[in-house]
Amino acid sequence: MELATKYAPNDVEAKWYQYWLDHKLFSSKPDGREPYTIVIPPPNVTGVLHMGHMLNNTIQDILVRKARLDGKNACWVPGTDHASIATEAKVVNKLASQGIKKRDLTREQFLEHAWDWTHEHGGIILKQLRRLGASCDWDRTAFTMDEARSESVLKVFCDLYDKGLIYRGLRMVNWDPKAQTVLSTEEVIYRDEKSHLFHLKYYVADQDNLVIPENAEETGNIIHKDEKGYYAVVATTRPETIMGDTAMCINPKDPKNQWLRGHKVIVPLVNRVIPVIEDRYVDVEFGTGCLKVTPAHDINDYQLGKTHNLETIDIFNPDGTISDQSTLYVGMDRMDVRKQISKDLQEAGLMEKIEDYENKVGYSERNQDTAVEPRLCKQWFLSMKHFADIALPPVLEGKIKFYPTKYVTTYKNWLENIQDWCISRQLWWGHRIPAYFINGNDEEERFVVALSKEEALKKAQEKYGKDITMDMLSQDEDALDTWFSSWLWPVSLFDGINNPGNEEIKYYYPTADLVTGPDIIFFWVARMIMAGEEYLKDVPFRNVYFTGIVRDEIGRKMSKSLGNSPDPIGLIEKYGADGVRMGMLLAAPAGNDILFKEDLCQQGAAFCNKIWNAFRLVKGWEKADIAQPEANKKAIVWMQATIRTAVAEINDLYSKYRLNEALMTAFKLFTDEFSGWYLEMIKPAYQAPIDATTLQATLDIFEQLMKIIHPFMPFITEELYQHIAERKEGDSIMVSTLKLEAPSKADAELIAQFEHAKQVISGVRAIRQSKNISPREPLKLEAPTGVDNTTWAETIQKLAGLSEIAVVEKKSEGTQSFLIGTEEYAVPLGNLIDAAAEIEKAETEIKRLQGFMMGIQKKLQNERFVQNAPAQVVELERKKLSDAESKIAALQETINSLK
RNA sequence: GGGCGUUUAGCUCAGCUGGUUCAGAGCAUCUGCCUUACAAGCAGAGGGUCGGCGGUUCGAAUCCGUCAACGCCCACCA
Repeated sequence: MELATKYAPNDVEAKWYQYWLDHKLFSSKPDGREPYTIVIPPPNVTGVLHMGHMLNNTIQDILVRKARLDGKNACWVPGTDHASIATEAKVVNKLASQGIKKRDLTREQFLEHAWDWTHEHGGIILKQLRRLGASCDWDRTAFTMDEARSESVLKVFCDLYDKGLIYRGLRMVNWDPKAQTVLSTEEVIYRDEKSHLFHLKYYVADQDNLVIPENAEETGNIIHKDEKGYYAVVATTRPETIMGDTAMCINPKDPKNQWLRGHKVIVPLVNRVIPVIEDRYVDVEFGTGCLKVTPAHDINDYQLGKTHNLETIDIFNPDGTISDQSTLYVGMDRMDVRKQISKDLQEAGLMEKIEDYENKVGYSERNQDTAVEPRLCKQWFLSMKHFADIALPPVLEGKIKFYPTKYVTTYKNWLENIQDWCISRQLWWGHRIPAYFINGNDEEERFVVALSKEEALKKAQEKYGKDITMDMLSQDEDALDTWFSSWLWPVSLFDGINNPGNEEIKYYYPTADLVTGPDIIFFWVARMIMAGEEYLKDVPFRNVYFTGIVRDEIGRKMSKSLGNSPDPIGLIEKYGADGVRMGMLLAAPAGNDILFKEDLCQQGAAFCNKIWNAFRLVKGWEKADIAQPEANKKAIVWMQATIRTAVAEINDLYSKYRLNEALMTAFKLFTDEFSGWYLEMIKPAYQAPIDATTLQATLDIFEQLMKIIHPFMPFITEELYQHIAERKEGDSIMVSTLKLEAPSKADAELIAQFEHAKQVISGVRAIRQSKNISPREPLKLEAPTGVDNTTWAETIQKLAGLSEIAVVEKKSEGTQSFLIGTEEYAVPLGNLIDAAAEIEKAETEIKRLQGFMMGIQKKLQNERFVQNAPAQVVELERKKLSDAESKIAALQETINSLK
């Protein structure tokens, strides 16, 4: 078959992916082999592939394909996540664009729209992964809201409720006013923001009772007074919350504010009279030491409110507008109120001053333009203490290994300071909470938790009496946090909840490796460990490889708004999936962020072309029934030793997840050792045939190389694997294995020996280069005595273009020489030698060596060095010294002969 | 405010428990080659006081201290 001069990836990739699918080569079933399992971090079902996915899935695919070559039963389970809050937001937006409001729809109607949206956009990302070459077992594709997964989620909820780990409670939670749902603490991200610190005047209500002692100022009191009377100054970043103020708080030890003790103040504009309370919580140093207390809208104020029995006034509606609990600004948005109230306060003379200020504002992880509002409401929580206790040991004891290890500290810190997990969301898209209220969600809060309404009725009757009827039951409207389903992923994918102890869960669990980003270490990784330990009493995975973040070449995060994120599919079309995979990986040192440059894909594509052309060369040789030259025999033995050595190194790098280095090692093995040296060694003269033995050995070597490269570049390696020999239908590099012996001592010796030969060849080439001598012009080489100059002589002659290698006692006149260690090799060049230049070069080198020797001599003269350093080290220094001496002697001789 | 990490060639990174010329790799750069597999190539070359300072040691890129810059995570200071 004729091979094109240039490798064209697109056709090849489509062809082989289909072939793999047709022959079910990604499919895995439990058998006698060692399992190797990866579960995909499920991407958002309606998402599209971005560079982060590319990196993450390339790495997973490499690991999976490598496991197959190692003879393991590899199973990579794909799937998607329903991403409740993100998907619901998309659906709401889409409906809004059609003029439909969510609250005008029933739950069922809304879910119908959501499913339509899911079916329309769902799975695009999985199709895109195929372009990348991802070898997932597609028959296993799961969805966090499919039947088996949903059932698992609900069962787990009921189970944990029965165990007393899930409870319902009134708490200060994080509220996303846009999505109108609560968020867990992990879903809030804090950003530094330039804002203002407003200093507001709170006039003392009981001015008449205010008696200021004469020495008040001397004892440190700071008293504010104007024509309207005495007032306190409160610094706040959120003046719009004053409508919810129910106290002002000072530190009892604060000398500045002693004069306010026991009095009452008036909330500006609002004109509500509130008490001055005292609590050591207040920081004396901050602002004026006076804190306004808004129990409904600040977690700390809430605590103060509880301690001091304060009234709670919730001034916000769920959508962030002002509620009718407030007397002012009702119906206005909180952000607009902030601007307006600032103005109004100033006009009313109630603003002491406004300072610039920088503080942290919490935003919703999913709606990053929406500031989160602390809000008091009743939600479902998962008590985390127990889970922290079971999830910490496996990681600390190394049953689960993190790469890089630094994340162990992060993990530990989080678990040791864990807060209960708010698992309910005021959303419809998700798993509906299996709790049933009796007579609606009334004051009494009577409810039962059950898998079905029928079961709920039974439980309710047991708990609250026989007179409870089906009609009285109503299921909780809320859905569960998305992560409450993803945390079961490694278990639920093998149906370990619904069908405990089944064959698959026993075989595939625990999974081998998890590849994910460090940004979801708490959301997902930690919680999977909890669920795994809780339900299978075993870790969900053995290793977690945390990838970096994909950034652009100047280190910025890739984002839509910056427009610096390349389209992955576009890249694949341009460079081929193999090229892009290599490009990604080259930039991905283990555990670091990757700075992605499109050039890197070019490098990957170039490597494909290199492989392609090397194969064209081999395939173009004509086989002949002739004796195998000795030199070829040696070359083969050397190449095999080199491969064994490289593979050992590559395997070691795999075990450390240093995949970029493994790829680089494979790349150098192919480009330098195989193409640059081996092929040149055995390459027959122009149009001459090659002996059959060498050809076959070369094809075998080529096949091994394809297997080594296959995990990184699956497509081209499959293409060439199929060309190397006649293959049966269904055969594939994917079902082949690669098992090599460990490199031996003899291999190392052989390699070292040939390294020496390489140096001789390079030495001659360098002379050619400097003298501008064509590679085709034969040269003679004079080699020193006392070294092995015969083993590789034939190869050296061929690759250096030598007519002969003469072993000489003393080099002849008019040569240019080079040193390998202390051995001097010389090429007679006659009148081509520029004596003056050569002498100068030699003299410079002598000077350098003399300096080098001085340093060593100084060391050796230092008694403490000679006494304290190990004998070996001292010996080495002596050898360095004598080597330098003989080098100088050789150079001196060169100079003399040139003169 | 607490914790973690990083700093080595123009760029991205290796350099394990201090001692093999240890200062490396890939890319980029420069020079020369259209050598019959590949110019997406080949051959050759240049390039770093290992962030600063101090210490331990016979010996430090490597260990300790300190400072600086950058990055990340956590934390309820209005």
